[in-house]
Amino acid sequence: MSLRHGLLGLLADQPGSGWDLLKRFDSTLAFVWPATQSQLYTELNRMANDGLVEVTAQGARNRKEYAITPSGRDELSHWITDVTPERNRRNDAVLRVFFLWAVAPHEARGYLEREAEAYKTFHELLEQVKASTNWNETELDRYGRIALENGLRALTAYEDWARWAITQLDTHSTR
Amino acid sequence: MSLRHGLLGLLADQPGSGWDLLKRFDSTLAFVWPATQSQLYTELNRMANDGLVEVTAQGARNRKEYAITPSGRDELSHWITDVTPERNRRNDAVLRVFFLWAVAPHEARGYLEREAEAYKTFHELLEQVKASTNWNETELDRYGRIALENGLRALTAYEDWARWAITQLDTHSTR
DNA sequence: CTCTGATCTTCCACAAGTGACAGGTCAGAA
DNA sequence: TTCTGACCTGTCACTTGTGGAAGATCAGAG
Repeated sequence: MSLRHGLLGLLADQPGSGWDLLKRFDSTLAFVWPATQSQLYTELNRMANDGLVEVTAQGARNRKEYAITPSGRDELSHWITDVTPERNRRNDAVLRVFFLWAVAPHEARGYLEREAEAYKTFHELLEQVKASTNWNETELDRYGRIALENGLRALTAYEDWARWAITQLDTHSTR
Repeated sequence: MSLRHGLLGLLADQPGSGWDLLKRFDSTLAFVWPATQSQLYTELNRMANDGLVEVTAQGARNRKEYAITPSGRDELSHWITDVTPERNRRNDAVLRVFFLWAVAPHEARGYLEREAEAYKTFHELLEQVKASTNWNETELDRYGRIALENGLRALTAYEDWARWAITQLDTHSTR
């Protein structure tokens, strides 16, 4: 139910329509919790049904503006303080590493090099986001900065790891 | 389809029954790709259907021993070298960080402290695995060691980040 | 004024993940 | 010998995620 709480958080910061939330979502939360457009709209309807949000205005083009309800705020803080994170750790990139012995040595090396590159590229992307954002506009921005730092540090660690892994392959094959 | 390839990898290392694979799976791959027992058995049947594995022996207690087929090996190396990882990044722990402003300061701080602790505990668990395993038995072990190192480094980074985040909260609230 | 592109929502089919139940057999301990 | 626990597989209901189609309205460019 993390999508639900992601949306609640966005609405706690500021009301908005589905479309609106989709944009905000993609530029921030999607980095740690991707979701599709269809999921988002369905979830909003369900949340309205459950009384966590309410439609405060109907605009042009069938636009519905959603706002969080008190019950929604309760649910949000409950989720933060009482629900222990699931710590999802699915990682198909590292999963492949278990099986690198199944391909030719140069393929294995190539894989890790591409990994290192990918981490680097993504790291640079985040650096760019970091540089081009005003981190003091809203509370959400301020805490978004902290979340971003998590990504930066994780990616640094991952890139270092990939480079280290390459040296491991090399020393293993030459001994 | 990563579960499928995880199982292919295990079978490429050594044949085994579903039960067997479940055990091996839980002690290794599950760290980066959790799966339930029901998923595993269903997937094995599907893979047999698709000709990636075959039943090589039927033992007692309805036990079926699976082995990887040449077609399965092809699929495995194809997946490793040609399919770019999806880089799943779902992380409901970091997602909560975006919304820490929505709870009382001491709750926010408490959350990050619990996070730091959790990372530390998990890190210690991995250290234990590292110490208690013979990393030279099979190829899978050898590469498992490399994958484990990824976890160790990531968790170090995460713990450091959580501690840093706490200092950010503190400086922010006192300025 | 027409056309294009951006805004905005809903619905659907399918795949994958979760959790639980249901069933059966064998080895060895009491 | 009976019982317990380990072994072993299968199915079902439900939720979540993925991807795409469909349809409508509005703003502004040409």
